Amino acid sequence: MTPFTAKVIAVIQAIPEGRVMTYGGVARAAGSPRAARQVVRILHSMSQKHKLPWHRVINAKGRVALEDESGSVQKLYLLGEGITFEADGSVNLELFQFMPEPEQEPEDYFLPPLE
DNA sequence: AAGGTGACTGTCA
DNA sequence: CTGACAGCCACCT
Repeated sequence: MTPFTAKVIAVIQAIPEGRVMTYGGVARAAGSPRAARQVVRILHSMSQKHKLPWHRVINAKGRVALEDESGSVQKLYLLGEGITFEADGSVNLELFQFMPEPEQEPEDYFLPPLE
């Protein structure tokens, strides 16, 4: 496991319940702004073993991945955490995106007030 | 070592 | 608004 991978995993595990992050957002928080696709790869291969809240990671358009398949379990998870979806099936990133400052370490992330 | 790949993203029409 | 395109980066073969 590379440092980058470890960082990404730490970031994802730090996403609080009821909030989401974009792939690019995770990449930025991990210190590699353009590595969104690598984040994808990590989720794809590590989500099982590391108990990652992968369902809290969505794309920049606010849509969940694989939403066409099997009714998208991901949406159900998110709904269960209080996240709401727009009429077009996307989540309001302005409202639910969790975007820590780049300087912060995952342990220092805090839960922004949700209003 | 070179080339392929992906649960992505920003830009432009 | 939607869709096509071309970068993108770290990892895998």
